Amino acid sequence: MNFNELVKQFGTSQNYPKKSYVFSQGDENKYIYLITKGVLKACYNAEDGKEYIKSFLFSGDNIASTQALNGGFCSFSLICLKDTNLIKLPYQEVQQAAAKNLEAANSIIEVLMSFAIKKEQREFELLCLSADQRYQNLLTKSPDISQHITQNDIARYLGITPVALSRIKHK
Amino acid sequence: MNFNELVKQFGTSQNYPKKSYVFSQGDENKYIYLITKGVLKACYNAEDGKEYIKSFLFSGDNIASTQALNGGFCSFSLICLKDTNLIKLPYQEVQQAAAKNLEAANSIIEVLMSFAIKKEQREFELLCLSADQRYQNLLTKSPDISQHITQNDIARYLGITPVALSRIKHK
DNA sequence: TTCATTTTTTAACCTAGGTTAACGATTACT
DNA sequence: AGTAATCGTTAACCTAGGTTAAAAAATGAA
Repeated sequence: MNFNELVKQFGTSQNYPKKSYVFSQGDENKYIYLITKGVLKACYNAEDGKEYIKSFLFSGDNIASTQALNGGFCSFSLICLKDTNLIKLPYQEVQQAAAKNLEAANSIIEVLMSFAIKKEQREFELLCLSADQRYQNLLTKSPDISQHITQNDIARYLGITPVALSRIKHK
Repeated sequence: MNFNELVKQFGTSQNYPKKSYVFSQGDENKYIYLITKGVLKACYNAEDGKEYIKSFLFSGDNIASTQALNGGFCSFSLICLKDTNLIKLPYQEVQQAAAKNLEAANSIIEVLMSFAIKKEQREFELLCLSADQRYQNLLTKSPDISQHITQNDIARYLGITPVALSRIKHK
């Protein structure tokens, strides 16, 4: 029982139109989502009314609010930027599978480990790099990002305003 | 075989004097470290010669470079701020235990999950909060931090210069 | 205690990026 | 095609935080 088999057995496919919310900041939501089609953004809506983008999700990626999985509330919202198809996997089933089945547990370790590596890299970039360097990095890693994502959203992912990103590009 | 038992069976205790390095950025290092005594900082040495602090570690915390565990190099250095005692746990043993033993695998899932939650919070703070807000947050979460950590290091953890932190405090 | 080192504060000046607003350029909708 | 909405750019102005340097305070070692 590896992760793919878990998904097949317990996952349910669901379509979301562009602009729809998969979940909202503050919700309870104990699901892991696997993107099979479309583009999404995971974003924080700060108290000052501003939006900050945690990450973009593409086909093949997976996402969940770790805080919500562990009894808390979603710390961010998940919004479709294009028409999207997701597989929704109840975390409870995953936990039960991990508790009973060695292969399942190890495939979850793998998923968590690759998540940890991604988050470490993001932390590094936010802590150590300038906005300009973060932008160059993003372009290197995802050269075609601007075909899917607006510049406004890219700016909010980099932690700057759209105006500032426009200036960086001009330079 | 839970995590504590793993530590007892495969871990080796080791003392490090103040200012010593447990590992350096760029090293290979496939160990998980558990802090039993002391205080450490995990920090990046950027190309521009500046130091940025990823996290502080206290008794009871654990740390490893996830990138180094997975065949890469340490993306940061681990330095003792006080005389420190660590338990050094070979990741290979942990992996083998997880591959064979259900309880071990699940206790590792737990460790990774709490790590993921911490990293998500840090990402949120770096992306969405101002330096001032990050400082207030830190004081709330660790009111006695300045008894263990210099203001210079706190500033480098917040992502600002010591001068800027002094100004924020004065305000 | 004394001397040396490190830490913290303060000041003056500079720069990256935020804010607001206006104006085209796109895109989406009917 | 025509209208509305969103997106990207530019400009003018402002602010948080960086830089450098010097002095004061705290810490550590002999």
